[in-house]
Amino acid sequence: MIMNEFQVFDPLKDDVNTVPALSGNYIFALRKNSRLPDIGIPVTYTKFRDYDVIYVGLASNSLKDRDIKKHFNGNAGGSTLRKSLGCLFGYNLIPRDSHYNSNGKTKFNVTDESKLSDWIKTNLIMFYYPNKEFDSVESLLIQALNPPLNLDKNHNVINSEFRKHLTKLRNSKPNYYYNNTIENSNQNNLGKELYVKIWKGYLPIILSAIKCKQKTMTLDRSLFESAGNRKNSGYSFRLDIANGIVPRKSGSAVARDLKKVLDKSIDFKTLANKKSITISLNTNFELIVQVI
DNA sequence: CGATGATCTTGGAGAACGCT
DNA sequence: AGCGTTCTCCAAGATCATCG
Repeated sequence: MIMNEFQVFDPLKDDVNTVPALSGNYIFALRKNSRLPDIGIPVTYTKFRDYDVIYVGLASNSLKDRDIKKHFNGNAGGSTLRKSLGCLFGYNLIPRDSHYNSNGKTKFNVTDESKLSDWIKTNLIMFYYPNKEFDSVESLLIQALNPPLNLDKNHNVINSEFRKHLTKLRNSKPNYYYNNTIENSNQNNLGKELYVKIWKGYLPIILSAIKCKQKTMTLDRSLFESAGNRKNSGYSFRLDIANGIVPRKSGSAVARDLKKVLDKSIDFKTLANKKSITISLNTNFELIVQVI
């Protein structure tokens, strides 16, 4: 069983260099007699080797370098764990750097970050497991351990109220000088163009549909569903293309990946020149191509 | 060259929108 | 009103840049 593979790392005793610079997963838990700051909402913990788990994560490159060190020392702008803990402590978020308006990243002041580092060292203990299947292992860990500080991918009913409140705390805007528009702060991460391959396969048909001016075709939904997981948000989109310029749809990975394929196709550029083309995919996986 | 810091990217959830 | 579509926001790093 996977759970047996984890090694312990005690920040008070162990050298960071004992953690390998390999990909893998890690678990943060409270030491005995330690507890998370009380925000008035009870938290239910799941134990891992008799310790209450608070957070699990993955390191796709190096457990030691990028991720662990960031959690124990960096700042909240690079560590989800630090940011969540600081918010629970009631520290004020401030812009992480001069690009706050575009990246939306936040951290705490030097004093608070330092207090946080001390608290983490004395109250938390970590377990790590170097492996290559970190994505699926992470899902397993979240399911099995229901860590209260894991917000993404955590749909457990237990602690949902706590997580909702934590999300709110994390999203409180810095009240400093940055009250001028905080729009377009699209910062985020992960992923590998899940749908590009599929669209490459469909490109010839799409091109011929454009030549026909109007065509509807049903795509293989299983291709999309096995590539990504959009059970709730769906796969549908609509792209209005003018003069070969394909708009970027920030909310739809499916549409974004089609844009990538179209943008790379010289044949498409030639065909789309001086035309208005609409490509849409509905929930029945019918791809509708229209040329005006 | 490794550590640290700054910037960029992706997929997903759910709210808002808008058509019939 | 209902439901499909689009928009907005967010989690969680990945990657690029810089510094000692």
